[in-house]
Amino acid sequence: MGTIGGSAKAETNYVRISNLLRTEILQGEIPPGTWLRMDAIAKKFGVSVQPVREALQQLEGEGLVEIIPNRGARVRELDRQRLIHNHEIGEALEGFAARRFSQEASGSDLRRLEKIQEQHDAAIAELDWPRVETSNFAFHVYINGHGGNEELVELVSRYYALTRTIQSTMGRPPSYAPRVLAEHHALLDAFRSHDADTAARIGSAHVRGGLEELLQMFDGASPAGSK
Amino acid sequence: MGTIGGSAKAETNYVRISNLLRTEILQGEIPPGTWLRMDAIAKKFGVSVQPVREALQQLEGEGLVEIIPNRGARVRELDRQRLIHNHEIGEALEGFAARRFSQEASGSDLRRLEKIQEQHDAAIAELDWPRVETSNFAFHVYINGHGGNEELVELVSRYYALTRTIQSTMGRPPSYAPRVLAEHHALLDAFRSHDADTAARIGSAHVRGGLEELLQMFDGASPAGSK
DNA sequence: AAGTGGTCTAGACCACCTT
DNA sequence: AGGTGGTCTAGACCACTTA
Repeated sequence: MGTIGGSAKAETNYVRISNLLRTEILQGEIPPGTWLRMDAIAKKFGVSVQPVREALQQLEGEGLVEIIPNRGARVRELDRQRLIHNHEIGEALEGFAARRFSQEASGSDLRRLEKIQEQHDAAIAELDWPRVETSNFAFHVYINGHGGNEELVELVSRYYALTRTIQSTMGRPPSYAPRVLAEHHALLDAFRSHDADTAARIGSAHVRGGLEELLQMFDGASPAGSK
Repeated sequence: MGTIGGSAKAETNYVRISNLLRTEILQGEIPPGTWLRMDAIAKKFGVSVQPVREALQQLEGEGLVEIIPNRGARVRELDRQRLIHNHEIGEALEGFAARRFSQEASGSDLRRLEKIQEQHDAAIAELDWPRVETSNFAFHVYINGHGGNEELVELVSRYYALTRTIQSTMGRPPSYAPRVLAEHHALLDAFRSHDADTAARIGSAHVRGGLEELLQMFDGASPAGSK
Protein backbone atom coordinates (compact mmCIF):
# COMPACT_ATOMS: atom_id res chain seq x y z
CA MET A 1 0.00 0.00 0.00
CA GLY A 2 1.02 3.52 -0.53
CA THR A 3 4.02 2.56 -2.57
CA ILE A 4 6.11 5.58 -3.19
CA GLY A 5 6.04 5.59 -6.93
CA GLY A 6 9.79 5.76 -7.23
CA SER A 7 11.54 3.46 -9.64
CA ALA A 8 14.96 4.68 -8.67
CA LYS A 9 16.07 1.80 -6.50
CA ALA A 10 14.94 -1.24 -4.67
CA GLU A 11 15.77 -0.11 -1.17
CA THR A 12 14.46 -2.49 1.41
CA ASN A 13 12.57 -1.15 4.36
CA TYR A 14 14.88 -2.50 7.02
CA VAL A 15 17.85 -0.78 5.37
CA ARG A 16 16.07 2.53 5.12
CA ILE A 17 14.86 2.36 8.71
CA SER A 18 18.21 1.37 10.19
CA ASN A 19 19.97 4.14 8.28
CA LEU A 20 17.54 6.75 9.49
CA LEU A 21 17.56 5.61 13.11
CA ARG A 22 21.35 5.45 13.08
CA THR A 23 21.85 9.03 11.99
CA GLU A 24 19.17 10.25 14.36
CA ILE A 25 20.89 8.52 17.26
CA LEU A 26 24.39 9.65 16.27
CA GLN A 27 23.24 13.23 15.89
CA GLY A 28 21.59 13.23 19.26
CA GLU A 29 18.08 13.74 17.94
CA ILE A 30 17.07 10.61 19.83
CA PRO A 31 18.85 10.98 23.16
CA PRO A 32 20.42 8.08 25.05
CA GLY A 33 18.00 6.15 27.19
CA THR A 34 14.99 6.73 24.92
CA TRP A 35 12.74 3.73 24.50
CA LEU A 36 12.20 2.83 20.85
CA ARG A 37 8.71 1.36 20.70
CA MET A 38 8.47 -0.89 17.71
CA ASP A 39 4.86 -0.40 16.71
CA ALA A 40 5.23 3.37 16.97
CA ILE A 41 8.20 3.32 14.60
CA ALA A 42 6.39 0.92 12.31
CA LYS A 43 3.41 3.22 12.14
CA LYS A 44 5.64 6.21 11.48
CA PHE A 45 7.17 4.45 8.48
CA GLY A 46 3.91 2.91 7.33
CA VAL A 47 5.20 -0.65 7.57
CA SER A 48 4.66 -3.60 9.84
CA VAL A 49 6.74 -4.26 12.88
CA GLN A 50 9.12 -6.81 11.40
CA PRO A 51 11.40 -4.60 9.31
CA VAL A 52 11.65 -2.31 12.33
CA ARG A 53 12.79 -5.24 14.47
CA GLU A 54 15.47 -6.09 11.94
CA ALA A 55 16.75 -2.53 11.87
CA LEU A 56 16.91 -2.48 15.66
CA GLN A 57 18.79 -5.76 15.77
CA GLN A 58 21.41 -4.35 13.46
CA LEU A 59 21.84 -1.26 15.59
CA GLU A 60 22.19 -3.46 18.63
CA GLY A 61 25.03 -5.26 16.89
CA GLU A 62 26.66 -1.89 16.27
CA GLY A 63 26.39 -1.05 19.93
CA LEU A 64 24.04 1.90 19.52
CA VAL A 65 20.89 0.24 20.79
CA GLU A 66 20.21 -2.17 23.62
CA ILE A 67 17.48 -4.76 23.18
CA ILE A 68 16.11 -6.38 26.30
CA PRO A 69 14.27 -9.55 25.29
CA ASN A 70 10.54 -9.33 25.89
CA ARG A 71 10.96 -5.80 27.20
CA GLY A 72 11.94 -3.52 24.38
CA ALA A 73 14.68 -1.53 22.70
CA ARG A 74 16.30 1.65 23.91
CA VAL A 75 19.11 3.91 22.81
CA ARG A 76 22.09 2.84 24.87
CA GLU A 77 22.68 4.96 27.91
CA LEU A 78 25.73 7.23 27.80
CA ASP A 79 26.81 7.37 31.41
CA ARG A 80 30.09 8.54 32.83
CA GLN A 81 31.74 5.15 32.62
CA ARG A 82 30.78 4.51 29.03
CA LEU A 83 32.01 7.96 28.11
CA ILE A 84 35.39 7.01 29.55
CA HIS A 85 35.44 3.62 27.88
CA ASN A 86 34.54 5.02 24.48
CA HIS A 87 37.33 7.53 24.73
CA GLU A 88 39.81 4.82 25.66
CA ILE A 89 39.04 3.09 22.41
CA GLY A 90 39.34 6.38 20.56
CA GLU A 91 42.62 7.11 22.29
CA ALA A 92 44.08 3.77 21.22
CA LEU A 93 42.89 4.02 17.62
CA GLU A 94 43.74 7.67 17.03
CA GLY A 95 47.16 7.29 18.55
CA PHE A 96 47.81 4.43 16.18
CA ALA A 97 46.48 6.33 13.17
CA ALA A 98 48.56 9.40 13.97
CA ARG A 99 51.70 7.30 14.27
CA ARG A 100 51.11 5.70 10.92
CA PHE A 101 50.25 8.94 9.22
CA SER A 102 53.48 10.50 10.46
CA GLN A 103 55.40 7.62 8.95
CA GLU A 104 53.63 7.24 5.65
CA ALA A 105 52.20 10.59 4.64
CA SER A 106 53.58 12.10 1.47
CA GLY A 107 54.16 15.79 0.91
CA SER A 108 50.86 16.16 -0.90
CA ASP A 109 49.05 14.28 1.86
CA LEU A 110 50.46 16.79 4.30
CA ARG A 111 49.47 19.73 2.17
CA ARG A 112 45.95 18.35 1.87
CA LEU A 113 45.71 18.02 5.63
CA GLU A 114 47.02 21.54 6.11
CA LYS A 115 44.28 22.79 3.80
CA ILE A 116 41.68 21.09 5.95
CA GLN A 117 43.17 22.64 9.05
CA GLU A 118 43.00 26.07 7.43
CA GLN A 119 39.26 25.54 7.12
CA HIS A 120 39.17 24.62 10.76
CA ASP A 121 41.20 27.67 11.79
CA ALA A 122 38.92 29.96 9.81
CA ALA A 123 35.77 28.39 11.23
CA ILE A 124 37.03 28.88 14.77
CA ALA A 125 38.02 32.47 14.05
CA GLU A 126 34.51 33.11 12.77
CA LEU A 127 32.88 31.21 15.63
CA ASP A 128 31.03 29.19 13.00
CA TRP A 129 30.40 26.13 15.18
CA PRO A 130 28.76 23.84 12.66
CA ARG A 131 31.72 24.40 10.34
CA VAL A 132 34.10 23.86 13.25
CA GLU A 133 32.49 20.47 13.74
CA THR A 134 32.63 19.38 10.12
CA SER A 135 36.20 20.52 9.51
CA ASN A 136 37.36 19.00 12.78
CA PHE A 137 35.70 15.77 11.76
CA ALA A 138 37.31 15.95 8.30
CA PHE A 139 40.74 16.46 9.85
CA HIS A 140 40.51 13.25 11.84
CA VAL A 141 38.89 11.22 9.10
CA TYR A 142 41.71 12.17 6.76
CA ILE A 143 44.33 10.94 9.22
CA ASN A 144 42.47 7.81 10.24
CA GLY A 145 41.56 6.87 6.70
CA HIS A 146 45.05 7.17 5.33
CA GLY A 147 45.78 3.44 5.45
CA GLY A 148 42.54 2.51 3.74
CA ASN A 149 41.17 0.81 6.85
CA GLU A 150 37.51 1.70 6.64
CA GLU A 151 36.59 -0.30 9.69
CA LEU A 152 39.00 1.72 11.81
CA VAL A 153 37.54 4.97 10.52
CA GLU A 154 34.07 3.71 11.26
CA LEU A 155 34.94 2.67 14.79
CA VAL A 156 36.46 6.03 15.61
CA SER A 157 33.60 7.91 14.01
CA ARG A 158 31.08 5.89 15.96
CA TYR A 159 32.60 6.84 19.29
CA TYR A 160 33.40 10.35 18.18
CA ALA A 161 29.92 11.06 16.92
CA LEU A 162 28.40 9.70 20.10
CA THR A 163 30.34 12.20 22.17
CA ARG A 164 29.32 15.05 19.91
CA THR A 165 25.82 14.28 21.09
CA ILE A 166 26.76 15.28 24.60
CA GLN A 167 28.79 18.27 23.47
CA SER A 168 25.92 19.77 21.53
CA THR A 169 23.54 19.08 24.39
CA MET A 170 25.72 20.50 27.12
CA GLY A 171 27.75 23.05 25.25
CA ARG A 172 31.51 23.41 25.22
CA PRO A 173 33.80 24.97 27.78
CA PRO A 174 35.83 28.06 26.80
CA SER A 175 38.96 25.93 26.75
CA TYR A 176 37.63 23.87 23.86
CA ALA A 177 38.57 25.92 20.82
CA PRO A 178 42.13 26.93 21.81
CA ARG A 179 42.94 23.40 22.96
CA VAL A 180 41.77 21.70 19.78
CA LEU A 181 43.51 24.31 17.67
CA ALA A 182 46.82 23.96 19.48
CA GLU A 183 46.72 20.18 19.41
CA HIS A 184 45.91 20.00 15.72
CA HIS A 185 48.86 22.23 14.91
CA ALA A 186 51.12 20.22 17.19
CA LEU A 187 50.03 17.12 15.29
CA LEU A 188 50.85 18.82 11.99
CA ASP A 189 54.31 19.68 13.30
CA ALA A 190 54.94 16.08 14.27
CA PHE A 191 53.75 14.93 10.85
CA ARG A 192 56.04 17.36 9.07
CA SER A 193 59.08 16.12 10.98
CA HIS A 194 57.95 12.48 10.69
CA ASP A 195 58.24 12.11 14.44
CA ALA A 196 56.21 8.96 15.00
CA ASP A 197 56.39 8.76 18.77
CA THR A 198 55.39 12.37 19.22
CA ALA A 199 52.55 12.04 16.72
CA ALA A 200 51.19 9.00 18.54
CA ARG A 201 51.51 10.70 21.90
CA ILE A 202 49.69 13.83 20.77
CA GLY A 203 47.04 11.86 18.94
CA SER A 204 46.22 9.98 22.12
CA ALA A 205 46.46 13.05 24.33
CA HIS A 206 44.09 14.88 22.01
CA VAL A 207 41.36 12.35 22.74
CA ARG A 208 42.17 12.33 26.43
CA GLY A 209 41.90 16.12 26.54
CA GLY A 210 38.49 15.96 24.94
CA LEU A 211 37.39 13.43 27.52
CA GLU A 212 38.48 15.62 30.42
CA GLU A 213 36.47 18.52 29.08
CA LEU A 214 33.44 16.33 28.65
CA LEU A 215 33.72 14.97 32.17
CA GLN A 216 33.89 18.49 33.55
CA MET A 217 30.66 19.37 31.81
CA PHE A 218 29.18 16.04 32.76
CA ASP A 219 30.02 16.32 36.45
CA GLY A 220 29.01 19.95 36.47
CA ALA A 221 25.60 19.19 35.00
CA SER A 222 24.66 16.27 37.22
CA PRO A 223 24.99 17.07 40.92
CA ALA A 224 27.74 15.05 42.55
CA GLY A 225 27.12 12.73 45.43
CA SER A 226 24.22 10.93 43.82
CA LYS A 227 24.98 7.29 43.86
CA MET B 1 28.70 -7.82 36.80
CA GLY B 2 26.68 -10.48 38.53
CA THR B 3 25.76 -13.56 36.61
CA ILE B 4 22.19 -14.55 37.11
CA GLY B 5 22.56 -18.05 38.36
CA GLY B 6 20.32 -20.84 37.30
CA SER B 7 17.09 -18.92 37.06
CA ALA B 8 15.15 -20.51 34.25
CA LYS B 9 14.83 -17.67 31.82
CA ALA B 10 12.77 -17.31 28.74
CA GLU B 11 15.40 -17.30 26.04
CA THR B 12 14.08 -15.93 22.82
CA ASN B 13 14.81 -17.70 19.57
CA TYR B 14 16.66 -14.84 17.93
CA VAL B 15 19.04 -14.62 20.89
CA ARG B 16 19.72 -18.35 20.88
CA ILE B 17 20.26 -18.39 17.12
CA SER B 18 22.56 -15.37 17.02
CA ASN B 19 24.65 -16.76 19.88
CA LEU B 20 25.06 -20.10 18.18
CA LEU B 21 25.89 -18.66 14.78
CA ARG B 22 28.35 -16.24 16.35
CA THR B 23 30.41 -18.89 18.06
CA GLU B 24 30.31 -21.12 15.01
CA ILE B 25 31.63 -18.30 12.86
CA LEU B 26 34.28 -17.21 15.36
CA GLN B 27 35.51 -20.76 15.79
CA GLY B 28 35.78 -21.27 12.08
CA GLU B 29 33.14 -23.97 11.87
CA ILE B 30 31.35 -21.87 9.29
CA PRO B 31 34.17 -20.59 7.09
CA PRO B 32 34.27 -17.09 5.61
CA GLY B 33 32.35 -16.71 2.38
CA THR B 34 29.72 -19.31 3.28
CA TRP B 35 26.19 -18.38 2.27
CA LEU B 36 23.76 -18.57 5.20
CA ARG B 37 20.44 -19.56 3.68
CA MET B 38 17.67 -18.39 5.91
CA ASP B 39 15.12 -21.12 5.38
CA ALA B 40 17.76 -23.79 5.88
CA ILE B 41 18.76 -22.31 9.22
CA ALA B 42 15.11 -21.87 10.17
CA LYS B 43 14.42 -25.52 9.42
CA LYS B 44 17.47 -26.60 11.40
CA PHE B 45 16.20 -24.75 14.47
CA GLY B 46 12.58 -25.67 13.92
CA VAL B 47 11.42 -22.08 13.72
CA SER B 48 10.19 -19.75 11.01
CA VAL B 49 12.46 -17.52 9.03
CA GLN B 50 11.93 -14.31 10.97
CA PRO B 51 13.96 -14.97 14.13
CA VAL B 52 16.75 -16.16 11.85
CA ARG B 53 16.65 -12.86 9.96
CA GLU B 54 16.91 -10.93 13.21
CA ALA B 55 19.90 -12.97 14.34
CA LEU B 56 21.61 -12.35 11.00
CA GLN B 57 20.96 -8.61 11.19
CA GLN B 58 22.62 -8.48 14.56
CA LEU B 59 25.68 -10.35 13.29
CA GLU B 60 25.85 -7.93 10.37
CA GLY B 61 25.96 -5.08 12.84
CA GLU B 62 28.85 -6.82 14.58
CA GLY B 63 30.71 -7.10 11.31
CA LEU B 64 30.72 -10.87 11.14
CA VAL B 65 28.10 -11.30 8.44
CA GLU B 66 27.36 -9.40 5.26
CA ILE B 67 23.74 -9.09 4.14
CA ILE B 68 23.10 -8.18 0.54
CA PRO B 69 19.52 -6.98 0.20
CA ASN B 70 17.39 -9.33 -1.85
CA ARG B 71 20.36 -11.65 -2.33
CA GLY B 72 21.20 -13.24 0.98
CA ALA B 73 23.59 -13.37 3.90
CA ARG B 74 27.12 -14.70 3.96
CA VAL B 75 29.93 -14.94 6.45
CA ARG B 76 32.19 -12.01 5.69
CA GLU B 77 35.15 -12.86 3.54
CA LEU B 78 38.52 -12.82 5.25
CA ASP B 79 40.89 -11.78 2.50
CA ARG B 80 44.45 -10.54 2.80
CA GLN B 81 43.47 -6.91 3.18
CA ARG B 82 40.89 -7.49 5.87
CA LEU B 83 43.41 -9.63 7.74
CA ILE B 84 45.75 -6.65 7.75
CA HIS B 85 43.07 -4.18 8.74
CA ASN B 86 41.83 -6.34 11.61
CA HIS B 87 45.32 -6.63 12.96
CA GLU B 88 45.81 -2.89 12.77
CA ILE B 89 42.86 -2.48 15.09
CA GLY B 90 44.25 -5.18 17.34
CA GLU B 91 47.65 -3.53 17.32
CA ALA B 92 46.20 -0.21 18.40
CA LEU B 93 44.00 -1.64 21.15
CA GLU B 94 46.49 -4.13 22.59
CA GLY B 95 49.27 -1.55 22.63
CA PHE B 96 46.98 0.75 24.59
CA ALA B 97 45.91 -2.01 26.98
CA ALA B 98 49.51 -3.08 27.62
CA ARG B 99 50.53 0.49 28.38
CA ARG B 100 47.73 0.90 30.87
CA PHE B 101 48.35 -2.44 32.52
CA SER B 102 52.01 -1.56 33.01
CA GLN B 103 50.97 1.65 34.75
CA GLU B 104 48.12 0.38 36.90
CA ALA B 105 48.69 -3.27 37.67
CA SER B 106 49.18 -4.11 41.33
CA GLY B 107 51.50 -6.79 42.63
CA SER B 108 48.71 -9.29 42.89
CA ASP B 109 47.54 -8.46 39.36
CA LEU B 110 51.03 -9.25 38.18
CA ARG B 111 51.18 -12.50 40.08
CA ARG B 112 47.85 -13.53 38.66
CA LEU B 113 49.09 -12.84 35.14
CA GLU B 114 52.28 -14.79 35.80
CA LYS B 115 50.17 -17.74 36.89
CA ILE B 116 48.30 -17.61 33.61
CA GLN B 117 51.56 -17.48 31.72
CA GLU B 118 52.79 -20.55 33.61
CA GLN B 119 49.80 -22.40 32.21
CA HIS B 120 50.75 -21.17 28.78
CA ASP B 121 54.38 -22.22 29.19
CA ALA B 122 53.35 -25.68 30.32
CA ALA B 123 50.88 -26.09 27.49
CA ILE B 124 53.54 -25.20 24.95
CA ALA B 125 56.04 -27.58 26.55
CA GLU B 126 53.48 -30.37 26.29
CA LEU B 127 52.47 -29.38 22.75
CA ASP B 128 48.89 -29.28 24.01
CA TRP B 129 47.56 -26.91 21.35
CA PRO B 130 44.01 -26.45 22.55
CA ARG B 131 45.37 -25.48 25.96
CA VAL B 132 47.92 -23.20 24.29
CA GLU B 133 45.02 -21.41 22.66
CA THR B 134 42.92 -21.01 25.78
CA SER B 135 45.78 -19.89 28.00
CA ASN B 136 47.06 -17.49 25.35
CA PHE B 137 43.57 -16.07 25.08
CA ALA B 138 43.28 -15.79 28.87
CA PHE B 139 46.59 -13.91 29.03
CA HIS B 140 45.38 -11.23 26.67
CA VAL B 141 41.90 -10.99 28.11
CA TYR B 142 43.39 -10.42 31.54
CA ILE B 143 45.50 -7.53 30.28
CA ASN B 144 42.80 -6.01 28.10
CA GLY B 145 40.11 -6.35 30.73
CA HIS B 146 42.11 -4.70 33.48
CA GLY B 147 40.43 -1.30 33.11
CA GLY B 148 36.93 -2.76 33.13
CA ASN B 149 36.32 -1.74 29.52
CA GLU B 150 34.25 -4.65 28.29
CA GLU B 151 33.74 -3.16 24.87
CA LEU B 152 37.49 -3.00 24.31
CA VAL B 153 37.89 -6.63 25.34
CA GLU B 154 35.09 -7.58 23.01
CA LEU B 155 36.57 -5.71 20.07
CA VAL B 156 39.96 -7.33 20.50
CA SER B 157 38.45 -10.75 20.97
CA ARG B 158 36.38 -10.34 17.85
CA TYR B 159 39.41 -9.66 15.70
CA TYR B 160 41.61 -12.08 17.54
CA ALA B 161 39.16 -14.94 17.34
CA LEU B 162 38.63 -14.34 13.65
CA THR B 163 42.31 -14.83 12.99
CA ARG B 164 42.35 -18.04 15.01
CA THR B 165 40.01 -19.34 12.36
CA ILE B 166 42.70 -19.06 9.77
CA GLN B 167 45.39 -20.36 12.07
CA SER B 168 43.52 -23.56 12.81
CA THR B 169 42.69 -24.00 9.13
CA MET B 170 46.18 -23.44 7.82
CA GLY B 171 48.25 -24.53 10.76
CA ARG B 172 51.04 -22.61 12.45
CA PRO B 173 54.61 -22.09 11.37
CA PRO B 174 57.41 -23.47 13.58
CA SER B 175 58.25 -19.93 14.64
CA TYR B 176 54.88 -19.54 16.34
CA ALA B 177 55.45 -21.06 19.77
CA PRO B 178 58.88 -19.58 20.55
CA ARG B 179 57.83 -16.14 19.33
CA VAL B 180 54.67 -15.98 21.42
CA LEU B 181 56.50 -17.31 24.42
CA ALA B 182 59.32 -14.80 24.18
CA GLU B 183 56.98 -11.87 23.62
CA HIS B 184 54.73 -12.76 26.53
CA HIS B 185 57.72 -12.91 28.85
CA ALA B 186 59.06 -9.64 27.49
CA LEU B 187 55.66 -8.12 28.26
CA LEU B 188 55.80 -9.47 31.79
CA ASP B 189 59.23 -7.90 32.24
CA ALA B 190 57.94 -4.54 31.09
CA PHE B 191 54.98 -4.84 33.45
CA ARG B 192 57.22 -5.70 36.38
CA SER B 193 59.38 -2.63 35.79
CA HIS B 194 56.31 -0.45 35.03
CA ASP B 195 57.92 0.58 31.76
CA ALA B 196 54.89 1.95 29.91
CA ASP B 197 56.52 2.79 26.59
CA THR B 198 58.17 -0.60 26.31
CA ALA B 199 54.97 -2.39 27.28
CA ALA B 200 53.02 -0.51 24.63
CA ARG B 201 55.67 -1.16 22.02
CA ILE B 202 55.81 -4.90 22.71
CA GLY B 203 52.04 -5.19 22.91
CA SER B 204 51.73 -3.71 19.45
CA ALA B 205 54.67 -5.64 18.05
CA HIS B 206 53.13 -8.86 19.37
CA VAL B 207 50.09 -8.36 17.19
CA ARG B 208 52.23 -7.32 14.22
CA GLY B 209 54.32 -10.45 14.59
CA GLY B 210 51.22 -12.60 14.53
CA LEU B 211 50.08 -10.86 11.37
CA GLU B 212 53.36 -11.50 9.60
CA GLU B 213 53.14 -15.19 10.36
CA LEU B 214 49.59 -15.32 9.14
CA LEU B 215 50.47 -13.55 5.91
CA GLN B 216 53.29 -16.01 5.27
CA MET B 217 50.84 -18.89 5.59
CA PHE B 218 48.26 -17.01 3.60
CA ASP B 219 50.57 -16.17 0.71
CA GLY B 220 52.09 -19.64 0.80
CA ALA B 221 48.70 -21.31 0.54
CA SER B 222 47.32 -19.23 -2.29
CA PRO B 223 49.88 -18.93 -5.10
CA ALA B 224 50.47 -15.36 -6.07
CA GLY B 225 49.51 -14.08 -9.49
CA SER B 226 46.39 -16.20 -9.76
CA LYS B 227 43.58 -14.08 -11.05
C1' DA C 1 9.03 -17.58 -18.13
C1' DA C 2 10.03 -20.06 -14.48
C1' DG C 3 12.66 -20.56 -10.34
C1' DT C 4 14.98 -19.29 -6.17
C1' DG C 5 15.16 -17.16 -2.09
C1' DG C 6 14.68 -12.88 0.40
C1' DT C 7 11.03 -9.45 2.26
C1' DC C 8 6.82 -8.06 4.30
C1' DT C 9 2.08 -8.22 6.45
C1' DA C 10 -1.60 -9.67 9.54
C1' DG C 11 -2.70 -11.78 13.33
C1' DA C 12 -2.01 -15.14 16.98
C1' DC C 13 0.75 -15.92 20.98
C1' DC C 14 3.24 -15.12 25.13
C1' DA C 15 6.35 -12.83 28.65
C1' DC C 16 6.33 -9.43 31.92
C1' DC C 17 4.25 -5.64 34.58
C1' DT C 18 0.32 -3.39 36.93
C1' DT C 19 -3.95 -3.62 39.68
C1' DA D 1 -6.76 -10.68 36.02
C1' DG D 2 -6.01 -7.43 32.67
C1' DG D 3 -2.93 -4.69 29.90
C1' DT D 4 1.00 -3.61 27.21
C1' DG D 5 4.16 -4.56 23.99
C1' DG D 6 7.50 -7.80 22.20
C1' DT D 7 7.87 -12.45 19.56
C1' DC D 8 6.68 -15.79 16.24
C1' DT D 9 4.25 -18.22 12.34
C1' DA D 10 2.15 -18.86 7.81
C1' DG D 11 1.70 -17.31 3.61
C1' DA D 12 1.64 -13.78 0.11
C1' DC D 13 4.66 -10.87 -2.45
C1' DC D 14 8.54 -9.36 -5.01
C1' DA D 15 13.54 -8.70 -6.58
C1' DC D 16 16.87 -10.92 -9.00
C1' DT D 17 18.76 -14.67 -11.60
C1' DT D 18 18.39 -18.62 -14.95
C1' DA D 19 17.03 -20.08 -19.73
